[in-house]
Amino acid sequence: MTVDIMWKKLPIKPIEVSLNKVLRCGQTFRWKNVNNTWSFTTQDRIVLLKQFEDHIQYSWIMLEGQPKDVPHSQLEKETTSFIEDYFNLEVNLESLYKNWIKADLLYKKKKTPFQKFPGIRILRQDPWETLISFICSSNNNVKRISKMCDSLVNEFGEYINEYEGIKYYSFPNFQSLAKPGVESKLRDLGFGYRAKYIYQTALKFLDNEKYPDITIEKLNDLRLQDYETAHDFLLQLTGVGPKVADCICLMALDKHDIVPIDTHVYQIAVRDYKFKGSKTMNKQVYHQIRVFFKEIFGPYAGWAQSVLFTSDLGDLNNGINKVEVIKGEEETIKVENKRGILRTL
DNA sequence: TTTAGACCTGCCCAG
DNA sequence: AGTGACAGGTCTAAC
Repeated sequence: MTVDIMWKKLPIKPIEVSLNKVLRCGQTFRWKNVNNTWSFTTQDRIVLLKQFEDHIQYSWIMLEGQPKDVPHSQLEKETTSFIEDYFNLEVNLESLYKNWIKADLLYKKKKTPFQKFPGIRILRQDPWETLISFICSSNNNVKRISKMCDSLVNEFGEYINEYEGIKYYSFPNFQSLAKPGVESKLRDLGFGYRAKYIYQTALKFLDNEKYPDITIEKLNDLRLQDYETAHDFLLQLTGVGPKVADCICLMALDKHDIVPIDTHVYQIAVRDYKFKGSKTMNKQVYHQIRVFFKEIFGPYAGWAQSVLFTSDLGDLNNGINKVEVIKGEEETIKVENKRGILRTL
């Protein structure tokens, strides 16, 4: 079945959003790059994005079997609303960068990462998806996390539709991840010990008797609560420690000033900002570094941190999300790996 | 209250 | 080609 795709324009420059960076720097693990078009699923559609020098083009493919009587203009409006919300577009990134560069040059003589890597912003992702994705992230690398998230939607999500011969599924809700047998299925899919964490966390959301406080409504409501409340709530969940909780606070719950401290950021603090602290990471050092970065970069310190992190990451082409569909006599799917070698699936 | 080990998997990269 | 360390940590069990 061929679907006509109509492209619309949004006047967004790369300096405000760099799709290649933002969608591959370890905030989200679910966007696929198919023939230079970025694709993602919400609960009811595939969203498509394409970046150009002075704008971004977008389109969408609705859930298969949707009633056709919804006006095109409404679907378009819904899609733009999603994009504006998801990319936090009301935040002017360019002006934030200007302040960060000023602050950063106090520590550096050369160019700062903010001059070298424009367009990196924090996304406003769905709290449940962010929670599960970052449970997967513990002691793990971006490539495998992406693969795991892909398995998760393909195995437990709802079918949405097809694009370029690839089937797309929605991110699974807590009910589908709390079903019996999910843990061992996740083990089979290569989740390792995180299989248990995901299943247990989903169970806590399901079991209202035992955990009346743990509901999706409360999780989503954390966007309106203060940081401590959100952080404490998240720590109740299995597989969520301080680092993962902070990632969720920053990337889903509007806590823009929160800097998640991992081994990477710790290195950056010591190496580039002459942070002096103990060699081992403990709760105190964790807090110290967070405050340290917040004092340098201000209320959007978490956003600044993601630029530093990305610049330190080096190679963003982690391979898993780059797909090239070549149409011939038979459709073949080729995946470009990190070294740029194509292998046929 | 604070601090080592164990924990799954896979892929990058020295010996 | 074949091992080993390591990857945006968390949990658990003892000091």
